[in-house]
Amino acid sequence: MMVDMTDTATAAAALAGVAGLLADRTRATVCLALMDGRAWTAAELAGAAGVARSTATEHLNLLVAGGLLIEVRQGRHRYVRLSDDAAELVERLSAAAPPGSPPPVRSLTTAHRQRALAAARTCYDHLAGTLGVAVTDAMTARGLLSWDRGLSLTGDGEHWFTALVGAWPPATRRPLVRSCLDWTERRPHLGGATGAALCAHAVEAGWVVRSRRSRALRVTDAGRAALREQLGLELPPAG
Amino acid sequence: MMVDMTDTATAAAALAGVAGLLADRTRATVCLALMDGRAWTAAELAGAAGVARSTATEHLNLLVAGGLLIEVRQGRHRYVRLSDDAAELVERLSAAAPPGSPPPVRSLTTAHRQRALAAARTCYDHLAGTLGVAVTDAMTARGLLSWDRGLSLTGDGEHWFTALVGAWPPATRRPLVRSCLDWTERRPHLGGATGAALCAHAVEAGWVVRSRRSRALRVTDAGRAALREQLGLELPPAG
DNA sequence: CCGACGGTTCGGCGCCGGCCGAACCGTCGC
DNA sequence: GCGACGGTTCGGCCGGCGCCGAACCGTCGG
Repeated sequence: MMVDMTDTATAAAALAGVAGLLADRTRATVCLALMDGRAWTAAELAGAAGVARSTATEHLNLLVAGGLLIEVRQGRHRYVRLSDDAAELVERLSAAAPPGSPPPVRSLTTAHRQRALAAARTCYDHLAGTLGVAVTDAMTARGLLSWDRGLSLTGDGEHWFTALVGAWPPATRRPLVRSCLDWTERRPHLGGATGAALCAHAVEAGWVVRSRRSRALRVTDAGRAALREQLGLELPPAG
Repeated sequence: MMVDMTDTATAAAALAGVAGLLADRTRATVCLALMDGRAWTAAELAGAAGVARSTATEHLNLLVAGGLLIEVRQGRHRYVRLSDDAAELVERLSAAAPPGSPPPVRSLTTAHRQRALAAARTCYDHLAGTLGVAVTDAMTARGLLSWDRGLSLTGDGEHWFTALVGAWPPATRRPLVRSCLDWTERRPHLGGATGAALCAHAVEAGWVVRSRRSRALRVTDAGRAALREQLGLELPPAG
């Protein structure tokens, strides 16, 4: 009986603990934002929730420790995404909210597959999302990128790049090419100075247009044509 | 965009609100106790959670208002049971608790069907649970109880009762028979002075034995035989 | 009528948790 | 080397929430 008491006590504590992670407006806002399936930085989430960066840090620590969020540090950024378990929990709890009508809680069939904004976006200053990965794959397939001993441009790649962009990226301490993990695709895409220059060229040449309110990009018809010509890359029509 | 902000804000508040209901140790203990599928009184839950009755009242108010608990007032008692939605939520949240090994969280396939202790028990001072309902049904089938104009004993019922128990219940203001809703069976069983006397007889005659730590009853072999003889009631063997 | 008892209300207390700003650290890109 | 920037740590403030006990209400049963 003493054993039973202890067990139910710890079970209650565990239950209250998990529920407590979502029992705060700020943390709930963070999890709801992450329901889009993407990985966000701490500062982005702080902005979305309307709190100071330091406050966001504390909340993220709790959510990560509780297993609801999965984090990956990349450079000076802390990326965080919703775990699959957490996504389901958030969905069920939202559905159980009695207020009923007011918020037509966005129910995403297993949220982590939601790709609305994930199709094409910028990652800092280079192409990311399905577009970024597709471009990187196409460059690899054409022998423009080499993955031996880390990512690098091949000779063909250097020729292709200068022919396309015109100028070589200025010599700085920033590496020319860098492999950057994409957190919706879970695969690497092209970063570094070359990636940044390529992205800038895509914008200037009208291949893509930036969204005013997010990192999302929209591929134009001209962009689709250019990518087909340059890289043999076939993108599906606008969606 | 302002609309969108507002929506996600209310959605976050709703999510945090539901989670907050389970984010307290006492409320979590209450819900875990209710996972046995039975309806408990406020005082029982206060005892189970180790808090004052007044505190339990406040928690029950919150849980009922949030739709997690369903309450029914009966006389001076406040019965409360877990809603089906809440049972599922509790189960999922418990499963998501990271501690992992310590508590082997009792996962009951859709908890509200759990009948472990529900088979036979007392309700205040009369028989309840499947046993109470079965006895009531058998008495009705034999013409001992009438449901016209409220529940009452028939002439045959009065004869049967005096022959069995020997003495008629003392004349008090307490009604002789009363229909009492059973919250595991969701059907009425026999209460009132007659029900109490019948229960007392069942205990004295050794038909059932009381549990020391709960309201549970165990039907003896002798009790099974007596019920078969008296009411033609066939109970399944001991479980 | 009465006493017993389950439940509720209310005032008050103490603690914990969310928030911020300031200082600090590490990485980035020049 | 430097400045810019994302993130973290720390101290401190504040509000809210969970708790209790005492008083009270309604029902029950004699």
